[in-house]
Amino acid sequence: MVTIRLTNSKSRKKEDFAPIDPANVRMYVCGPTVYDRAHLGNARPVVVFDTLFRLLRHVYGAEHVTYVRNFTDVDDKINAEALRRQKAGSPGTLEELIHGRTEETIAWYHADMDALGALRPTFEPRATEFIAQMIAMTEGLIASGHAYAVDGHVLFRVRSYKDYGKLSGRSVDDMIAGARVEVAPFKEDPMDFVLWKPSSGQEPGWASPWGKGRPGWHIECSAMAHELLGESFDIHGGGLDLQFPHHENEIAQSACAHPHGDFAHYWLHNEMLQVEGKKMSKSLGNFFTVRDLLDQGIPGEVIRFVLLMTHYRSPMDWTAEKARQARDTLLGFIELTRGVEPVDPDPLVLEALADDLNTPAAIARLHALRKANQGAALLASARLMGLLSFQPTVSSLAWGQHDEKHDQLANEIARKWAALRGNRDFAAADELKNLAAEAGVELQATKQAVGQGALAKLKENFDPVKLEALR
RNA sequence: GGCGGGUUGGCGGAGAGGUUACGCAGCGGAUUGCAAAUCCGUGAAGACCGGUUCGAUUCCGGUACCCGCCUCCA
Repeated sequence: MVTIRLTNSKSRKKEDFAPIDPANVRMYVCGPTVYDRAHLGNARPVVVFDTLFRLLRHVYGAEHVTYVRNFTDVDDKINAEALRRQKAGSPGTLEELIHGRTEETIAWYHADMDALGALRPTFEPRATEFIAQMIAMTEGLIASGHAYAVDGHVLFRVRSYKDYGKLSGRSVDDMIAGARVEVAPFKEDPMDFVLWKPSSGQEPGWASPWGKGRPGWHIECSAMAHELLGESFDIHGGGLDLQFPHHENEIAQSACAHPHGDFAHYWLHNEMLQVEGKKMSKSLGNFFTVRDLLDQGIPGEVIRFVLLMTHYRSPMDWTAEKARQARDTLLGFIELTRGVEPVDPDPLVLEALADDLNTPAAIARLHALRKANQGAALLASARLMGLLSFQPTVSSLAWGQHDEKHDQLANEIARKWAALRGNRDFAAADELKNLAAEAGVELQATKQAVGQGALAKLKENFDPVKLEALR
């Protein structure tokens, strides 16, 4: 069996991966807060951990891997959006508007991540479905002296957990020294964080021993991970920005609530994403969602490929040039693998992925397979990485709008063009070629018999009406 | 201020203490009605300064610059 090696943030070292139970490998990844469309930065961990999920399924068997990714559907931003809608005149109670907003966002999220070729996790729990477990866990933490209730708030006593700060390499004293922590008057210690907080007025809330309120963000993940994966599980993933405080707090809560378990054995963090060399932000005007890119005609597969071109632990930059390169590369792969039946993935691709998910090295190997004309191995290897799962019937550049009818039409024109060239009627051939170009179809001569000596490529912006007219 | 990460050829981007990364672009050639595509070949790197070593881009120290987190943004 292949040995997977992963860089564990806990030890800051690359370690051999040894699951607690090879018959049930368990992974938890922090999912989105569902208040709006997922932006490109959200897509990176999704694609990274999807690739890991696929690798684990390949190595341990698809039915022996459990992957949990939550939806945080309790949040101020969701409430704010619902309130905004109510003020704008939307019908329904605030609660209904909140529910509507989260349902809508989850549907968007699924559609967008599906487009990136990400498999659905085994479980996608919603925070609101596990409130009882969060309350129970919070009660337990109070009983064991790790938390305290004040004025409807429950706070975790950070000083009660000696290893606090270990994951992110911070000491509590250092943090307080340079801190800009706002100290609420009811806190015993500035570092203490909220497990439960009161809900005021219309805000969504649940009955609890401390009055109507809602859970703190960190306890959500701890409770859901415990409920679905147990006291100890294998991998916990997320973006590097979550390492502190979110993951640190998760560890503290879970370790104190379940002293016999040891929570996650391997912590994985993906680096952040930039756009054209700068942090993606609304103020810089370089903020965009996955849906924006899909709507521009960039296939989800191309977005996925770009994300995999950089190792997950390096910061990565999204550029239009990379998208162009990724598209051209994938087209080359598609041409070689069309009509081919996949065999086993290439051992060197597997080896690269097993080496701390070295996707750039895996892609380099994909290039080598293409060069060696190993279409079957290329297809299988690409699919292991979540690529080439769908194949256009012609070398269509228009992944998004591609359809059978226009592919057929493009092929027909290619044959016509090949026939004219065969008759050495170059004036007519050139004219057809120019007309085709205007319709958004690029005609190319080929040596192979594909399209009988010619290949038609549908561009992203092809014009169906003009194409039809070429018949 | 505290903590962490990074700096590789024109661009993107890996691994390895000594042997070709790879891709894109460039250049040369083959092929071609013209193109495109394809194929073959090819130049090009390791922020800076020291140290360890027979030998460092790879290890250690320092400097500069960049980035992230410390604020419920992945």
